[in-house]
Amino acid sequence: MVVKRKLHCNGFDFSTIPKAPRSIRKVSSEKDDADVDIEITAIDLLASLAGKLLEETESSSSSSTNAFVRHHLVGNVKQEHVEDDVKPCKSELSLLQGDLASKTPSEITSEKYLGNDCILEQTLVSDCKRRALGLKPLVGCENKKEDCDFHVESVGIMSEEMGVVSVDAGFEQGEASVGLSADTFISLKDPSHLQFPESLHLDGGVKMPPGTDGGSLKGYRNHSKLVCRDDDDENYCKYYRFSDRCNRPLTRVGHLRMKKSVITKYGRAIPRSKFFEDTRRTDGCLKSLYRKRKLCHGYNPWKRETVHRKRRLSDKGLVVNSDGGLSSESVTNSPQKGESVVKFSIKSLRIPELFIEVPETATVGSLKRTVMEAVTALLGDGIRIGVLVQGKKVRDDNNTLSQTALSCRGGNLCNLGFTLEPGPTENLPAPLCSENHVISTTPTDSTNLSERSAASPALDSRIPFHLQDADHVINSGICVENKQELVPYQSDISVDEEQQLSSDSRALVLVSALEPEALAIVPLNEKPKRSTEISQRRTRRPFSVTEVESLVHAVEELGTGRWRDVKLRSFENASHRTYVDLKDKWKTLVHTASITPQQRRGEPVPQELLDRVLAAHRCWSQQHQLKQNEKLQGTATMVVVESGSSM
DNA sequence: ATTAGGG
DNA sequence: CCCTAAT
Repeated sequence: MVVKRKLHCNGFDFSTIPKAPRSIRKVSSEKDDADVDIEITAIDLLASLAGKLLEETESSSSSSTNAFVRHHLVGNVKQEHVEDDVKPCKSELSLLQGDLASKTPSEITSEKYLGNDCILEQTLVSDCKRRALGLKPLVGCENKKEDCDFHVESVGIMSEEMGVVSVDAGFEQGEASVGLSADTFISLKDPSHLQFPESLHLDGGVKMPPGTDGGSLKGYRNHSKLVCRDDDDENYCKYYRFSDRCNRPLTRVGHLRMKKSVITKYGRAIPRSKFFEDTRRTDGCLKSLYRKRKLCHGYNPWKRETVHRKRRLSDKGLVVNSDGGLSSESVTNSPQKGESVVKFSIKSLRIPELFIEVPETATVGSLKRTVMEAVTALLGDGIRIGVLVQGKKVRDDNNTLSQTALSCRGGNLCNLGFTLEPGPTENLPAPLCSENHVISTTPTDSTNLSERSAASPALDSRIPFHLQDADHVINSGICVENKQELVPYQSDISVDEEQQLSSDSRALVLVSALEPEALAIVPLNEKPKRSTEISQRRTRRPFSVTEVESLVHAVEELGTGRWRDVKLRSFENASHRTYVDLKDKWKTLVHTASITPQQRRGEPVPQELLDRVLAAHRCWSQQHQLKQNEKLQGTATMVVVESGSSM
């Protein structure tokens, strides 16, 4: 289908703004052409808007090379949508509301950038609001001229020399919802270097301006997501399989998104053919899949889960905004059950409880790493889902949605939100020791159990982050300081079963997506297994010197080979340390102790401890040797006795 | 569930 | 850290 657009905005001819390349997209089927149009149009609108904003920015802040612009717009797009191949589709965009505010360069310091949310402050135009404005859907309005909803959620420009214009926009047509986000790179010192179209984000991938190194922009990139509720499988494939087919390297996205952390942490590229070869053989068994992880080179299963999860959502439905609100409402009746079904997808999940402490002297890089660690730790320890209705946490998992005022007619769907929360275990670092005889080298150590427990947080103060109780943060509204959102990669996890909603945190059990059958709706009551946990390699948590000390001490007493006892004695409250971990750590300790200090890596372990490791190792090896000999002796004598008695 | 050892 | 085999 050929679509022609013409956009006007306050006299600004948007058609003069170069358009983003669309070759990335593949129009696969006629059936989805309507959706394609939606996407293209929305992207164009974005591009146009960004251009317009840039223009305004240039004039309004010409004196300053830095500008922070918060632009809040609501647009009303008139669009003529024609199904015919030749007929044009015209769009008119009028800005209803604009608010330009610039800040001085000094206001845009890295501290502010990091500490506050001065990059982007989203003003979400809720769907309810938009509907209140009388905006009508477009899908299905063949040969008709109808109003189409377009809204810009936020626009921000910031940085020193390189500017980034971020535009978040939603575009709604009936039950279809297109969320768009684009980052535009400009040189504020030389506005002529506008490179908007090349940096437009498509399909969730990242396209950098020509000749731009991704790394150099890292710090400035903040927002890049594109959610197109185009229910074409092909498009989803493109969306998520960028790593092998579309060649859109994720690692170039330098912002804090779970997808990045997960992928850069353990994810490596896997040959597509290899992957499918593996998955074919796995026979639907999750465990098998993850067993093959090595072969898969750390292929991140989240991606696949997301893909297939999305695939299940063949109906256009509700979209949960990044603030947890629903941006599009669509309630349909289940054809099978004749029951009311709530359908929606989750665009992103908020992690409100990430609390990060870093010293003032910390570098930006270390801060990034810290946040990265915090996020990966959150994932590694397991997450649960919190359900919010009108900002309030819904605690009773047994209530039905209607009971929770979440019925389709209740209209409360606009206020449905989800949060990612730390798993039920170890929200805070646990005390290392639970018994009084452990750890004796630290000066502050007390031999008293209760004091030890009380002192343990201090022990762990080196751990730079705490995953605080989400409820606390949410209810007390403390997230003021760090409003910047962490958008998890699986931002498109969708839950479209009422049952799923009403169940507990397992509501987000992800489909393994190994087989086509996996696309079928999975009743949640099945297995409480959290595939996210299975799939995810545990976060690496290097042992601290304190922990090593504790371990050495325990092994000195208990010996090697009694890891369960070591665990119970010294690491009972450190739920992230299994006895296998302790055993492994001892193994590496022995190895570390036997190599030269130059060969060692990571946080240096005091030589004194290593000496003790070696000593204990020798000692207990000897013991084992003796025992073995005893055993052999015993069996030998038994054999002798037996043979003697049988004589 | 634990332990031991290879990867 | 993960995985497996053997207890």
